[in-house]
Amino acid sequence: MRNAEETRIKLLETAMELLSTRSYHDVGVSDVCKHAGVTKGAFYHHFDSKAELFAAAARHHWEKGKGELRAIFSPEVPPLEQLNGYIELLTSKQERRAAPGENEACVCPIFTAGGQVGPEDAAIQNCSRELAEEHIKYLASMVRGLKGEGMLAEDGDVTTLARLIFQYVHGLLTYAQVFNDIDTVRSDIRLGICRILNLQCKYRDVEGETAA
Amino acid sequence: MRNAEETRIKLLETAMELLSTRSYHDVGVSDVCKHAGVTKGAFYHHFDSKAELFAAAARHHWEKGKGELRAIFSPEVPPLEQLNGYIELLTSKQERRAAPGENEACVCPIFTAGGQVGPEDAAIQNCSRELAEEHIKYLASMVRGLKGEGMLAEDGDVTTLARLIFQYVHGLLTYAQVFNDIDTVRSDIRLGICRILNLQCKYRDVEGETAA
DNA sequence: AGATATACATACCGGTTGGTATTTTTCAAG
DNA sequence: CTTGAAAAATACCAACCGGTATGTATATCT
Repeated sequence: MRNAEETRIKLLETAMELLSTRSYHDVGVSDVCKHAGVTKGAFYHHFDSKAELFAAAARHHWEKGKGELRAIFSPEVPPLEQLNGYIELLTSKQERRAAPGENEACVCPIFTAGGQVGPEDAAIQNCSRELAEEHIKYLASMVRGLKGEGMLAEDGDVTTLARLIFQYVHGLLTYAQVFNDIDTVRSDIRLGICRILNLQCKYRDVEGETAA
Repeated sequence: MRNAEETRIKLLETAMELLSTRSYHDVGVSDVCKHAGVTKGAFYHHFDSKAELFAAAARHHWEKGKGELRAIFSPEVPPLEQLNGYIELLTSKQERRAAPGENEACVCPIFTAGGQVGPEDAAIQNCSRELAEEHIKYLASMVRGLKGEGMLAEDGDVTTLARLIFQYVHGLLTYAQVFNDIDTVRSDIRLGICRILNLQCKYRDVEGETAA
């Protein structure tokens, strides 16, 4: 009866790990169990169903990453730095996942799963929506900051812009996954976001990367 | 032994139909057969595997829609009208699919499937890539036209911009699917594309829709 | 008309998958 | 220690799904 919470978390994190490189349907409960070093009995002791597992896993993953997001989008951080931090976060996450044999690029597993299941798996879809909305709120605060500093060359509704960015980023990641091309993310992400924002050109370059 | 080609096409089109509202894994061969009014034996007479069916279905769907695309992106059509035509095409396709009970929004089934299968289903992924590239070429010609007419407020590589648009559109459609919200497509698509292009504001409004 | 290839139908197989029933182990309270 | 409940292991099932084997009707060619 080792730490129950530990096994639960192990299952949650294994689920997300597998989901980041395969599709929702391709990740079986048995897979998760095997990789987590747990048997099916233990699994169904902790979760009622596969859908419940992944919904919980998505929330867990989100909560775990929230610290990073909060740090990046903290009001203390200047808006431009927030943008750079966000871009850096996304690209580095891509690289971290890169598994040689498998797909190198990966999308945001949470949101993707929402698009991979039908309306029957309401638990998954609701979770996707919920977390997407929260994600957009963070982006909106950044956009508001940029707008406040007069860095945007063109006016626009803050929430709308945040939503557009979210949409774009997700499309980009899917593109990268299909083409199994992680470099596209690196090269397109900043450009795409800056253009959607219509960030003034003078602010677009990264200053802190001259050493790279 | 009724018309073989007819049955084949029926299978192809049924496959795409089902794929537009459910995920690749959720659409079984038996499903396709049932909806097409054909038995499994007939199915496997025409196709070697499920993957082959969907790859062929995607190509068929693409070729069928190519006429529309060609008309929209014809060199005779002024660039701005091309843009409007493209947007109109996408939104109208969304509405056409809208099934009451099921998901109302749908994404481009071809490309989505590429993201729903792992690298093992190479046939599907290759097809996704191929058609995406072709799609981007059409967009690129439009971007080139807009650029040539000096309608873009900011310079940028034509192919890159086309790719960004493709990425964005796909992200938007996925978003709409997850939220089952077709209105977002209507409201965001023009804005998103125009911002990515940085189309000059004076060209952004639609002229032909004052009557609406 | 006979031979043959095409088009389709029926029935079924082998493997996988989500899920369950049951037993065993662990641990902590009494 | 005993006991009792939580935690985890074993074994298993029913359903499903892609795919196959085999049989049959229809058209075409000679």
